[in-house]
Amino acid sequence: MLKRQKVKELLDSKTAQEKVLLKGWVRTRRDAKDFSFVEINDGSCLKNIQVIANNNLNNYEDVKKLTTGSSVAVEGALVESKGGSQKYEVVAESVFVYDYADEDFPLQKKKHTDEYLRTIAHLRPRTNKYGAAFRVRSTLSYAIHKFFQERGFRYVHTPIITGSDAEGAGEMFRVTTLDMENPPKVAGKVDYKQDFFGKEAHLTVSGQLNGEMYAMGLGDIYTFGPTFRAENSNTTRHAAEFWMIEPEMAFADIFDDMDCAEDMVKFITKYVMDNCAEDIELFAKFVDPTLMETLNTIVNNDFARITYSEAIEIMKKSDFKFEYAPEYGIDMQTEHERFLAEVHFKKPVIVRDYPKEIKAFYMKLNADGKTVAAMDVLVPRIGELIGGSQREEHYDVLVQKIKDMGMKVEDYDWYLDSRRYGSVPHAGFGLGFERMMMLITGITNIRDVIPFPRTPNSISF
RNA sequence: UCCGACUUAGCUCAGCGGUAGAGCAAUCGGCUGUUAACCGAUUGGUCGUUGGUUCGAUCCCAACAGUCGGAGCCA
Repeated sequence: MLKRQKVKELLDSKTAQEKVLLKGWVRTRRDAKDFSFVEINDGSCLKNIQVIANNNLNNYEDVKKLTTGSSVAVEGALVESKGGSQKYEVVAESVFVYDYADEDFPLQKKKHTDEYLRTIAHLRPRTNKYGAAFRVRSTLSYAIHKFFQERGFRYVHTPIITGSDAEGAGEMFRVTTLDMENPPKVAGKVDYKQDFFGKEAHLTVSGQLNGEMYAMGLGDIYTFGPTFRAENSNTTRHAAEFWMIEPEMAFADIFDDMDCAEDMVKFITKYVMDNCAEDIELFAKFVDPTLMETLNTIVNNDFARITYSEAIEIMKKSDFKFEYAPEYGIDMQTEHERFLAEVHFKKPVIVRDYPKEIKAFYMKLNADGKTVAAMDVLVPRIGELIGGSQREEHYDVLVQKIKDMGMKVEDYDWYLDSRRYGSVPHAGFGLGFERMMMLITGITNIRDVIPFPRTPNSISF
């Protein structure tokens, strides 16, 4: 029996072939006098393959009814094309129609807006742009695993349901099996002792605290999984469900952390450029004309490295008109981050040593007593791509920081154990996977780099 | 959550105080090794919802809803 070949294999074929079998979806059909051109795409690559269906086919009438979106199997000869736009085409000996797409198939042979395609997110992978985006998403995921695995990092699956209200990284989604209409109550309050886990449970906002524990056993680890934030944020850069990569390295300081982050961003960018060249080309052509320049800048240059106070000084000295004046002690605004990466350095920048007041409790207090060993990687257009830090490894300092920030020490009992039993310096960071996707494709809305995005008031599909 | 813009045919949009138009799509026909093919015809809309102003509202006003953009939160 004839083995099916993907469109990519056929177009990459070294020679013409007498007999091939291909399967896919019709992108467009053009009728000529005695035959039809049918363009088939199967998702294996951006390009379609052109099929010549002559009117001597016994079901030629069926071929002439093929609409955009219909599914077919074609047997025939792979021959060099007489037309100019493609190397090969397939002259059909038989065309089997799996299914006709109804005439109200919403994808037309024209450009659709991203807003419209979002309303048909279940069908948009059949378009050129979204096909390319999600091929890139797959390759980018692989590149991340490849980067860490090749460097001896272990992949840790941290829990998605969590009982700790730990990190304070944002509002959390509650997980419960209680009857919401009529929950059990004690003294007027919901009695979570009767809930599934016997206490309150939520979807994770970060795997970091769990990841740190595994770094204390396995050495270097990384997590790569879904993360959830119940924040009511309506921006092009936030989703309620997104994927995060969180490496954690034992015996590492903030400089090791920055090196790792920079190496990783460069590696995965290069990997996608090399392995999704055709798809990236589409984005450079139709989505962001400056994309190639941006990607080359990332791959070919050292990232700028400055401290938070230096960043504030740079911004104060510039005559750039900020909506919010940069001031030491306040967290950087989106416009500040973008100024540094886009306007001042024109390449990725790593800012470190932030005032302790504006950063999380687990970050290591620097010798000055005022700043913490935190670092953010800022990139053009996106702003913050990565946030990381060296962790506070001293038990007493960490306990004091927990108290200072008004949190309960007993909630962090298990976490504090790591500082009691063989504590070591360690560091890690979090990379928002979708933000990396946006950086690498030039797509400006996070909703367009997630197959089925979840944002406030939006959970169709 | 705050600020702003938008909401007219399946899609992208134009329009105007006197109840609507184009391109594309779809359907039918024609022509052609075409390639977002081309040419012709046809079909297709209670102009987001509710209220108000007016002789009369798709158009002006208000509220609400939805979408988009910016901000905050962050990844």
